[in-house]
Amino acid sequence: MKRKITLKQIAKELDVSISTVSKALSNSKEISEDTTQKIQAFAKLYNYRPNNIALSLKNRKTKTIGILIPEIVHHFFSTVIRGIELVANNRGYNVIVGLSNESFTKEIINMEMLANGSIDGFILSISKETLLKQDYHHFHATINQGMPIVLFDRVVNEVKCDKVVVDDFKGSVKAVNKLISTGCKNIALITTMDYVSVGRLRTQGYLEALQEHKMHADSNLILKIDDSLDVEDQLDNLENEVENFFKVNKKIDGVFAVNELYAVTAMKVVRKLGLHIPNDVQVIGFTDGVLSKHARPSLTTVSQHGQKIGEKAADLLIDRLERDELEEADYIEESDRNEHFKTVVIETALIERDSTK
Amino acid sequence: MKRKITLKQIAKELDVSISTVSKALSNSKEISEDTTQKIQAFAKLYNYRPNNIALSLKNRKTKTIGILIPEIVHHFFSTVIRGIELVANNRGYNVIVGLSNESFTKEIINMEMLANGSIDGFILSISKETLLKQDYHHFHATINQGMPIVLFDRVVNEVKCDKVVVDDFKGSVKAVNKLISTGCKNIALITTMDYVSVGRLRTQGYLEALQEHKMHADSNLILKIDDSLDVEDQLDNLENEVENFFKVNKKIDGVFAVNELYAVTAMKVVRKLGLHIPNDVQVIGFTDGVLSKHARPSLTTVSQHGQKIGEKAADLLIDRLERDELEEADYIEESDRNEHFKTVVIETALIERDSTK
DNA sequence: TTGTAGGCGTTATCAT
DNA sequence: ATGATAACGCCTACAA
Repeated sequence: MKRKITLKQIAKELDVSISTVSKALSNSKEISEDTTQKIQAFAKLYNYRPNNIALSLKNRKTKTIGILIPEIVHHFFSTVIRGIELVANNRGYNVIVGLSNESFTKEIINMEMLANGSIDGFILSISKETLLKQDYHHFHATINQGMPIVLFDRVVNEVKCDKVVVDDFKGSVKAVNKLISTGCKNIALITTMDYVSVGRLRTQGYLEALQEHKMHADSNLILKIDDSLDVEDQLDNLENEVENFFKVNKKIDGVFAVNELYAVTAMKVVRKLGLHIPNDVQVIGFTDGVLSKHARPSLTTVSQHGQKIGEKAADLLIDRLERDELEEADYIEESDRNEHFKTVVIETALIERDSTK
Repeated sequence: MKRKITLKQIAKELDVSISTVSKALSNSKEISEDTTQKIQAFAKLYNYRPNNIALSLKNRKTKTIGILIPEIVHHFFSTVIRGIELVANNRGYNVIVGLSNESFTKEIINMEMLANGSIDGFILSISKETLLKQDYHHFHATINQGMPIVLFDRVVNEVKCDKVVVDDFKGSVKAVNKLISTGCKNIALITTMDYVSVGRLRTQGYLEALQEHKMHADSNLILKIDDSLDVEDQLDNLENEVENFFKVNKKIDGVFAVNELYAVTAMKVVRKLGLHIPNDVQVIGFTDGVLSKHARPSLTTVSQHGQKIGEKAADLLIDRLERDELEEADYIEESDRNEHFKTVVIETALIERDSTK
């Protein structure tokens, strides 16, 4: 078991100086043909690779991106990671992943761990608890230290940084329009509590679509699920809640759910009540996950393009990192670079399957 | 935008030496009460945190674990990551994720990137292409450099390291026994090509269960799917293949599928052919994913406990890392430590749902 | 009680 | 053409 070889060892073996080795390996023309050959051969033989950590320390940058998400066992977040990883790797970056598990404290701890030199910048989606507390000081602190952040999906105006979101509002309008155009008169909305930004926006889209068609928005038809402490075991709970909702509102003939789980649960309940999908009740869900394709009937969804979100977020972050690097040299006014942050909107698409007519 | 503060800067500001600051911050009793107070107050004010990279370089260890998996958009792998992250964080480690995307080359590139100092050890599951090529030199190289590896799920005898697997064989026996005991006479197996170790083991379990019950193993009842280049779009293809299989073998009354997708597809096809589940055909799938719970009827599965696998793998790796550290000091014979590697077997559980009687 | 110096592995600048 | 030195940020054995 021989440890990885270093410049120093090569230098000693070949009886030259460390800097000669370093130069030879980077093909510097300062070094003679002969020694270069010799050194490169030796290095290859021993499979020399420069130590990333030493390079990071020297260059004051790590070439790695920190991802911080609320939960990884979640199709949407997985696809985002895949997108990030894809472009990060292509552009020479690594990816380090932290999970907040929807907890404010864990979010902070994780950020602190990573912010101390391990990464060059963050791509993150805010935990529910943080959104609830509306305490964003850790994001401000990180940004103030000169570490860029890109927020995705669950974003917040208070944090000044680049953002990538899907068109929650328009996507919801699209979905509800579809339900209206196929004859639904009483469209229910199953959503989360308002503090999750995407929940709020999707609710607004729902209301907007109704209004456009001069349909009355009946608050009884809106079910807000409190999943602030959502655990797997709460599945039954969810089903009961949805079932009660449907029993009280028997006239429902269309459902728009802000996520896949709610949509699938609604379908399950509807069937249990002896109704037919899509003839009696049509269902559309936001989020295009695995369940949608394989549900019976397959679920019409508003696709979020998670991978695209990830790719875009990574591009935004790396662009900024490399721009900052240039500007560091050229001494550009801070105000000139920190002011204009982009918010990229990824278009949603309505994927029509069998839960709608 | 003020950069993160360093010991050096604190030292200059307070007009003391760097080492004094360092000692004061670690509460060394070498330093006087007064200066300690002063320094700690200042450090707190400026929110001083030691730079991880510098620590890594100095200590020659990074306190981060490299995870390398074939695919992240996959419930099983996500749960494994969650498990790893859980114990890693508890034990003071970070987690850096690489995706091989089932490609041999990408696996190698990723390993090289990470092995050059970025991490202390690997937890990985081998890509399909690598299994097909049976070329494991990159694993050997990594291990030889003194970087420990823990293999999970898709493991291979040729690589000498700690391993975490589920009891594929026994789990399959359990599943097929269940089918037999509920009256199935012609049990089909839907599996992958043999080079994926888990596929092979699950097939063996299937055969064993049949044999135990003196049932004839009909090779016509075994469908091997070649998913070496499995892409999402091949879904239709899969469905067709399974459909043909069922059309040719009309007597099938039980199905054991080595993964969730195959199981769900089988259910879809069975229904399409006008048969009832579980009355006409019973189905069991290996892997406990999201689909199983929400499928209709819900799918009986052999649960893999992905999170537990991840937790165990992380514990094994960190145990070894910390043991190595001790032994480095005590100069223990290499042979003494490298010889005995553990293979931990996580027990599977049969989760009975509605696709079986 | 405080400070100096060396080293972790690398590269860049400046001698020789 | 080659080598010595400093620096990235931190820690620690050893001096003062």
